[in-house]
Amino acid sequence: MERAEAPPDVVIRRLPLYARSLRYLLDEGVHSVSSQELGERINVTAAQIRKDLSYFGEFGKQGIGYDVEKLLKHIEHILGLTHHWPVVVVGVGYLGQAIARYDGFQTQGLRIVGLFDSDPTKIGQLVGTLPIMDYSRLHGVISEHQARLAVIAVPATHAQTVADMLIEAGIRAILNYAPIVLQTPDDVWVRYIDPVAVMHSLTYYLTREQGG
Amino acid sequence: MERAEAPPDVVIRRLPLYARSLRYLLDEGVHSVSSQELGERINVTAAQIRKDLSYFGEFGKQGIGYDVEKLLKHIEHILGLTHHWPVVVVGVGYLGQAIARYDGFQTQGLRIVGLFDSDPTKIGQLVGTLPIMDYSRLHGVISEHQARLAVIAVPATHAQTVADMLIEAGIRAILNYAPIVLQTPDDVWVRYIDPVAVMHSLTYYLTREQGG
DNA sequence: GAAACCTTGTGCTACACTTCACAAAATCCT
DNA sequence: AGGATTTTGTGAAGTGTAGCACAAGGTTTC
Repeated sequence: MERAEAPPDVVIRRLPLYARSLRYLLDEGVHSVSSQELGERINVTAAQIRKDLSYFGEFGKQGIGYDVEKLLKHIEHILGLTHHWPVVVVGVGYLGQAIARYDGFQTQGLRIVGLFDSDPTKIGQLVGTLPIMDYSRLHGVISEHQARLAVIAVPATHAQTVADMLIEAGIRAILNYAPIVLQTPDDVWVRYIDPVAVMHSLTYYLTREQGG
Repeated sequence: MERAEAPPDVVIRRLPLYARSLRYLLDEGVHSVSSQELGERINVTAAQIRKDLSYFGEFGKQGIGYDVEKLLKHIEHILGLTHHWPVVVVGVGYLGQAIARYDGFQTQGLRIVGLFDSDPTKIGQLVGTLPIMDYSRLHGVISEHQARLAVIAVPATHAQTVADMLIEAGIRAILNYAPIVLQTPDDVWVRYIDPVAVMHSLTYYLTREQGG
């Protein structure tokens, strides 16, 4: 076993995909799965799945494969999904609303505990059951719920300021939808979702396919 | 120069970030930038930027750096952003609407030419200036506009069916927001945006920070 | 105009990740 | 019961990516 070395980040990013696929299998009533079968569903090689899992232990049976439910439980435990994580969302435009209303967030171990916006006309409005709040309440809500996770869905011009506030208030990991790279301390995790950048990487390949 | 080898995909994915940063610099009135300065803005090493660009040519001046406007033009040309790309969006829930209304899409070389949904009660409704259409019109709109790019924002249960229809209709690159891995032919590009998976990779690290 | 300075482009090295391939262990089949 | 079959976990090999470090070429300064 390789427990001595910390698993690389690429491995950590794949674990949620494994977990999701296992959930689908469970819903389908499948009880056992091989790395081969699992891999075909998510376009990952069997060897990679086995190697990834080997960072955390031995979960399979030779000749058989993996017990779907058990492996799922293991991965969820590894990811810390044994309890719900409080999350605050800053920026309640169309995107922020889509996030706040998305079921997948609420049902997969993430509980949105606060919605914030700088627009005074929005304050107090309800999105589902949650009211939109003023930035002045950020610190209070974050410490009350001990939230460490935040989503930024404000315009690029405000994202850095918002990030600074969040970190000041105790946030330690940020999912940033704003099209800008945030400057943050080393002990804060930041991930980006940037659909336009993704689309632009696709236009690169499409350009070449057509003989451009 | 290394033009003989095709640039790796990681490099292609970074190009849009360089482009965006250069646009911001241009807005700020900066005319010249070194790989060092550019790198600090987007948390990439100077060497990596230079190496990435070297796949496509020599755009800088020794002792000086890069002309912001020229380099931006070059990168946009490489990415194929010299014209607007028609895009269809399938699934007009909260997320699809957020995408359709997002300015960044329309202003950065992407033009949404069709919105589609399976819900009969939505058909005909306008999102901005675009009407929501029935799937029966997918093929027509895609060939009329020669669209090759699509965004999938439907529930996971329908995503594969939608992908099949899109590919059948001529789509060659898909940005998929549905939490499922799509099975597609080798000549179709698929990229994923999966906020829940990203959040789950973050909970992994947060779990460990607290001495878990 | 020459010395000091700056920054690119790139060969080379180092590191990281993926895949291969096989012993070990479990089941299936007759 | 034992041989055939399946599939895991993992060292070792292979591949791909990032960073170093420096020659080359340009600018600034006096």
